[in-house]
Amino acid sequence: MAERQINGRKNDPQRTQEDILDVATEEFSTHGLAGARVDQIAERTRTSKRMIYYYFGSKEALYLAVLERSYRKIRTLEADLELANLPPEQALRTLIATTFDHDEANPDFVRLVSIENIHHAAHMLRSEAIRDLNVSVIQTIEAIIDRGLADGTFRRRADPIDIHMMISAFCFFRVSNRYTFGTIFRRDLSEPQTIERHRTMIADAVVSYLKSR
Amino acid sequence: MAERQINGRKNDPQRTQEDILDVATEEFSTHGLAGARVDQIAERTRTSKRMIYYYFGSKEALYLAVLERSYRKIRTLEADLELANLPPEQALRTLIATTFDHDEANPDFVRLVSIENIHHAAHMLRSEAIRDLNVSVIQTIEAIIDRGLADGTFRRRADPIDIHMMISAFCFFRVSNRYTFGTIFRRDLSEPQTIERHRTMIADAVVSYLKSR
DNA sequence: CTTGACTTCCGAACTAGTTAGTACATTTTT
DNA sequence: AAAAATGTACTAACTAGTTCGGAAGTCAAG
Repeated sequence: MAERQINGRKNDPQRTQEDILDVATEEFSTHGLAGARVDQIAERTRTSKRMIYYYFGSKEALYLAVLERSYRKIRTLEADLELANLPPEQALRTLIATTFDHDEANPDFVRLVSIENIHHAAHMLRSEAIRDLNVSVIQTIEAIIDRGLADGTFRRRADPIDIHMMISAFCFFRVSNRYTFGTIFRRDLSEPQTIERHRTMIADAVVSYLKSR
Repeated sequence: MAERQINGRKNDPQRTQEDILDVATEEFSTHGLAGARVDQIAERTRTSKRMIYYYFGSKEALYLAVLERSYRKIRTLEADLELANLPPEQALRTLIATTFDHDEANPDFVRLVSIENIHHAAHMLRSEAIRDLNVSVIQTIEAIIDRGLADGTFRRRADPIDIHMMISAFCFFRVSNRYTFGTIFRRDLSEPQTIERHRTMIADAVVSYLKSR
């Protein structure tokens, strides 16, 4: 399976599809579902519009494929954090930092989720793949809270989904609302200093919330 | 300026424009800038597409008008809270509750901001009206923190913009990500019970953060 | 290892339907 | 009468999706 002739076409369906998805991810995340143009996606691809329809069938189906792919990427990165061995507070801080870093590193994903919300999560609903997700993180948080309450680190029995929401909200908002927030307050949320400050801030806030009563 | 004939056309530019803006707000916030259809907006109006172009010139200009109007509405509602007389913690809790209630009551606004972020706040940048906004809330927060530090209620000297972001993030996310979050965790974020719990939760979290060190 | 038939993969040009925006005439108000 | 406001009908451009033809890979038989 080595290289072929230099000039002729080399069929590589795998790569072609990946290529399309890469470009489509960018286009959808910058222009939205309705705003993205199939022709524009095709042009930026090293293949043609014909291929987009050959492999994905329609614009919406392509969008769904992009969405699923983005979610799948996270699922793999998540998990395997080995938090059970850490003391509760440190485990929680590690989990929060991971969420924070993920959103910071994947603005495309954040934007796609925003777009999906504008569409009332209609496409997500049709995809079982995506629906059965993120549930593990809730169990992780619940376990941490339980351990913290047992050893006296925490004093408040909070709902793990609420805690997850609080963490997500902060991490997500920083990225999703970067532009309007930055414009209004003339603050660049992507400066390293700011990132670092926010990273500890959200962790401190959640920890102090759980410690208080 | 009393009533005119019952059947003939009555010119009412003021009302016509308001009518257009009302419908356009809904359409843009449900379908996005690219997804919204001028024809659809026109149809739902009690006037015609001709009038949309007569008064607003273009689809984008209409979108901008919608955006400015939404922001203006808040500015008026904000302010006048008379927080200076309340003790620091209570002042902060009142401010947070106000932000929370506003976002909860104005999903259209929240969605428009999300949409504007997808477009990198490009339209907002072109509108001075919107840019010079929300700055007052920062001064309000700063004053509360200062008073709290002075009288020993708070122990942490936090950046007021960061605090505002933390509050906004939570309140905004609940509304903006209602659909994806609800789908994944099978939780309806618009239930009265949930709303009430979250309302106190964000306040408790911010307060405990400022009290801790 | 060559042939050829079959399948998979791909390109260029086209189409049918949609959509933002307009021309022109008409009515209402001052 | 002049200006402001409105209705009807149209168009030029765009855009998702398709048609048709053909090249590249596969595999079995000779």
